[in-house]
Amino acid sequence: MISLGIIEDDRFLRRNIEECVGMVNDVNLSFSFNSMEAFLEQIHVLDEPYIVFIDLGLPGISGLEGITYIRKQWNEVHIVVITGNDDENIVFDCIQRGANGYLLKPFKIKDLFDNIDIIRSGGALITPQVALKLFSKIHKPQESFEDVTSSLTARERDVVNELLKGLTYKEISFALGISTTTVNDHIKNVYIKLDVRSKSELLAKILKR
Amino acid sequence: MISLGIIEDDRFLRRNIEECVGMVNDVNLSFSFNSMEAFLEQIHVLDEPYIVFIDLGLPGISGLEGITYIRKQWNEVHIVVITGNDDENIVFDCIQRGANGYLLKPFKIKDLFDNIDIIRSGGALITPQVALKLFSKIHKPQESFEDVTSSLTARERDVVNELLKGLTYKEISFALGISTTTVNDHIKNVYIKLDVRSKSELLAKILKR
DNA sequence: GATTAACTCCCTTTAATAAGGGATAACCTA
DNA sequence: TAGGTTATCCCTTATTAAAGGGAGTTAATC
Repeated sequence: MISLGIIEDDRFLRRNIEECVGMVNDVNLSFSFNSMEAFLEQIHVLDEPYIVFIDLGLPGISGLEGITYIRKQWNEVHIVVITGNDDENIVFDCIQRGANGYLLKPFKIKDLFDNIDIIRSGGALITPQVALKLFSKIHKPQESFEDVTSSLTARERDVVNELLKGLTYKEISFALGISTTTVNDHIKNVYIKLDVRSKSELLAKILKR
Repeated sequence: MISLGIIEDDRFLRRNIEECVGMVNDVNLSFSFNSMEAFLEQIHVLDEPYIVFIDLGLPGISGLEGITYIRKQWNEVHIVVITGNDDENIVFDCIQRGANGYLLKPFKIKDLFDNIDIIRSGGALITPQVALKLFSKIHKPQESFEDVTSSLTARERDVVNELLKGLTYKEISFALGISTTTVNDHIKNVYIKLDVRSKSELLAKILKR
């Protein structure tokens, strides 16, 4: 027997899910709200459900923020995002905030309930199409990082790698067996090539995604 | 009609896949090697296949490095990793290097061929179990980032956010409407709380994954 | 054989950062 | 009300970083 919560502003879809819950023997409805605001008012008096279905496009507090609220409150709950938006950045955001499933509209309610078994057997709910979006999002940072440092020489990249660890010029000179002035020289060249003017600008440029 | 390549040192599994290719009408075998070394010798004279199956646990050059080689050579090919290792870091690494599928041993060869349709219809090949590993890997940095900054006050977090953009004390003081000495004060507190001694150490600590 | 690129070292100066001190006002809590 | 936290400001000093200059050594390229 598992419990299930819904946060969805589409009345038709919410009603649909509620009805399906009524038809399935081993699932019972824990709660059903049409906004995050309504949900947050009650969150402290609710028991942690097994699964929460949450819509991303809620009025007011978004479902994206909602994931963070829910994950902060409940550690074990399985959060399944329901949305028509398969933008790779949004998919990634949702998972980063702690979602365990990402279902793209339109889908059959029956299929959704069939797929709950995937969650129960220790898996994540994701369609191959959304998985591909996620993959391409994960693949991209790799490319852009290489793009950023591709214009550097091997030695300059060595210095940058030490810089990324948080070392000072003095520490880098010791680590690489060169003088601090040479470290300074390499870094000067790196700044020109990458169009930055300070260590922190460089780190921000390289480490951001 | 799609073409398919294999790089797998398990003779039995490779033979198995080859036989299945022979049985399926719209798939033909492009190449089959038992090591990356053997494959790399031929890579320049091979046509880009539609799908490559690659084992991670190859002798010599690993399949992980292999993904990078293949992706560098062919932009469109669909790379499917086959391995018994579902460590979340390795899964993430493979995808970051450009894999489009991750199949966990043991599996039925027939299922694998059935699933090729997922790739052909623009999806990624991943089991719910591996997807969950991937999700938890993506979710973790978020947690650790929040852990790192959780001990900070709202104002200190404001300053850190400006720092992450690569701004100087002077620029931050302007951006937040406070004096540079106050910026310095907040940063001093942040350094104590997060146990670092410089801006770059802080950035490295927060931005690394 | 001359040019170029990459790496190395040195000098200098100014700006930015780190870290120590102390102080005040607002707010919340015990 | 006393004590703690937060946010703000000030002063000082030593270190680090940034950016300008010049110069020598390889190794490869032309």
